[in-house]
Amino acid sequence: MSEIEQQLAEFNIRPTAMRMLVYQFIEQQQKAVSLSVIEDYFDKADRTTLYRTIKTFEEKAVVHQIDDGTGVAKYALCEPGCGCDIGLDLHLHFHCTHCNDTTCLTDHKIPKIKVPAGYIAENINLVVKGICDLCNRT
Amino acid sequence: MSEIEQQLAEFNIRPTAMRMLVYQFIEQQQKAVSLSVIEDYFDKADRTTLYRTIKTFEEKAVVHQIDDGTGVAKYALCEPGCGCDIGLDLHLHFHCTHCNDTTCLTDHKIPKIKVPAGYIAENINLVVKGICDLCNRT
DNA sequence: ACCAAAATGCACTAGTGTTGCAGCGATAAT
DNA sequence: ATTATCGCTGCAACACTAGTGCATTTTGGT
Repeated sequence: MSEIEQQLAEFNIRPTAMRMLVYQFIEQQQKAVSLSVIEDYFDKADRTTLYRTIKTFEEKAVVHQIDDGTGVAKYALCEPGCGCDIGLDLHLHFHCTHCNDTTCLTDHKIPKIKVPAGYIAENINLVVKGICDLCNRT
Repeated sequence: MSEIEQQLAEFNIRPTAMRMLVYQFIEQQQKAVSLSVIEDYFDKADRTTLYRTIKTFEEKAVVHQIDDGTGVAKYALCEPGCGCDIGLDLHLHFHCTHCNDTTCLTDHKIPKIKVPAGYIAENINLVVKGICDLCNRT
C-alpha cells in the first residue's frame, strides 16, 4: 500500500489510480492549481473525472477551494490547522498579479474582523494581491 | 442639467440616457448588483451595452467590482475615501450566504496585514461570509 | 446641417462549471 | 466462482458569464 493510498484512505476516499495521480500532482505544486491546469497535465483523462475528483477532495477536506479574484477556482491541499475540516478557511492567500500564481500563507492568520451589529460572520476570505517573492527578485 | 448628469460629468463620462438610468439603478440599490440583475431590470437594453456601461463606470472609478466568491462579479458605487480612484479597494464586503446579497461595509476598514519577506502587497480583497442583518431578524 | 467620434445593438466565440447517462471495473454477497 | 451491486469513468450536452468584431445609430462640436 503506497503512501498516497494511505493518505486517501485516511480521508475515506477510495484510492483509485486517477485520484492518486491527481493528489500527487496537487501535492507537488507549490501553488494553488486550477482545474484547467490539471486538465492540461492529465490530457488523457476526462474533464468530468478530474472535476469530480476535485469535488470529492473538497468534500472530504483534502483540498480547499481558493477564490483569488481571477474568476477561476483554484485548489490547494489542506494542512493541519487549516480549518477546512470544520468549514472554515482562516488562513490568507496571496495572489501575484505578475505571474498569476496563488499561494497559501498558512502561517499568516487572518486578524479578527468586526462586523456591524446584527451580522453573523461565519467565514472569511482574504486575498492579498501584489508581487510575489519570485517575481520580485527577477 | 439633472443631478445624475452632473455626477457623471464629474467623472468625465458622457451622460447618455442609458448610463444615467444604469447609474440611477445602482445608486438605488442597497447592495452590490451583478450584471445579470441589471440585464433583468433593463430588459429592453442590450447585454453588451450594459456590460460596456459597467466597464466604463469601473474605469472611471464610479463603481468598483466585488468578487464575493459566488463566481459572478458584482458592482457597487464608490464612495469618498473608497480608494478605488487610486486603484485600491480597502473596505471590506459582507456576503450573506442566506439571501446571497453582498454589501459594502464602508466604515469597517481592513486591518493591516503582514506578508512574508519579499512579497509586496498592493491590494487586499476581504469578504466576510455569514448571515446579514435582515436575514438574521427573520 | 454636417462630420467625426463615441455609444449602441447584434452576432458570435471562448471558458468554466455542472449534470445525465451509459459502460466499465472493483467489491461484496451467495 | 458467479452474480449483483455500487462507485468510478468517459462522453455528450447544457447553462452561464465574459468578452470581441462589426455595422448602425446617436451624440457633440464646428
